[in-house]
Amino acid sequence: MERADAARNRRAILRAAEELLASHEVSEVSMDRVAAAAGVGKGTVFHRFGNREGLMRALVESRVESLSTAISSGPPPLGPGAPPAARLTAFFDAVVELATRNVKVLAAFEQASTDRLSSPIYVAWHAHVTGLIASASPALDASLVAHLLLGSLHSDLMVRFLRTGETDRLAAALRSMVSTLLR
Amino acid sequence: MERADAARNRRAILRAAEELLASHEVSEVSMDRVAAAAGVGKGTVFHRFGNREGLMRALVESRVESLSTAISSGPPPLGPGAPPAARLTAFFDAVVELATRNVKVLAAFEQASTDRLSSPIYVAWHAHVTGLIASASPALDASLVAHLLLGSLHSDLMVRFLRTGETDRLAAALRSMVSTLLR
DNA sequence: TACTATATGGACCGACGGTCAAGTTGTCGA
DNA sequence: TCGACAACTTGACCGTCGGTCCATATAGTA
Repeated sequence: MERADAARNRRAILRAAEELLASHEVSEVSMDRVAAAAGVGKGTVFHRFGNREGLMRALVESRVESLSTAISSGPPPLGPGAPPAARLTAFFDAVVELATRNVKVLAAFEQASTDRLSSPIYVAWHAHVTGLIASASPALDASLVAHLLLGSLHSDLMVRFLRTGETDRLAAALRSMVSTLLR
Repeated sequence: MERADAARNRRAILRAAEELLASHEVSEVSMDRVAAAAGVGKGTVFHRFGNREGLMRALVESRVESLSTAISSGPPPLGPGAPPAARLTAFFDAVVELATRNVKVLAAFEQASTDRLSSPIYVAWHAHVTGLIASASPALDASLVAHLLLGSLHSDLMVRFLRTGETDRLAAALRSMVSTLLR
């Protein structure tokens, strides 16, 4: 078990990191700064999260939690029950919206990550999308198409569309691509 | 004009960087190492290329040159003259092959780059693909679909498929997606 | 040959991610 | 209630990185 003070510090560190990311460029949010903002020694941050990638992953995971449960056990069309095509569009709508609200966190994670394709979240999402594509349109190389579609969540692209306020356009194009591909 | 000794050093630096990237992990190829391998002072490297991103961009550009001219003025189907769909598949075939042979260089550039979507090469390729999609299938959001398709060249994905020797599979899936989308 | 714009090299800089040994504190069984 | 021990905290410290700077050297020119 994690001691009470340890848990308190974990929360303080996550909150500090979020706030710093919200108000500064990703490259300006160093581990030292996070520690200082959390009112904690640098060593504590590394003790809790291992390294920069671990901290950023924890941040992403906390932002993504509710979507994950909605997918696996929530009501349709996001959750199980709806036809694959409907679940797919619902998923991409939700995920674009989520990414829009958390570009900075996403970017920080991508940048710190040595292999984002192996992160638990990416793996889970990829499996989800692959399964839906495969069952809706068996002729496609589902896994590969899933990689391509998930590529739209790259922080690079998100940042670009967010800057010009065109994130709806991204969602719309994704919808139309999904329906075209599955037809 | 660039002085003769300067030109010689430029070539030596580019060659050293290529060799180091071929034989080491991207993260192990520091600017110091490149300078040492080129038999040149560190200051010279920065004087020639500005910063790490500049060096890596120069490297990418040198590897990409022949494809660029083949696209703008070579014979069909890569060059002008063929129908858009054919040019598109030819382009992606060529670009996947190119990326396959240069993953390390690509990865190093991506990692060093602050905004890869603004790099001259990406901009040119994106414009090319956008134009072809728009003329083949006006109903699509051409620019956005182009971003998505070009996402397949991300070093992350390339590395993964290269490791398992499945780079043909990537090319094949890309071909089939292009034809499905343009239908 | 003499002059100058250009190029060179490596000591130096601040910042970064990460480590660690020494001190502190929550927790829990007696 | 009170030790005792494991878990936790801390910040000085480390090696490395990208990048700067300027005294020195040299290619090109007239």
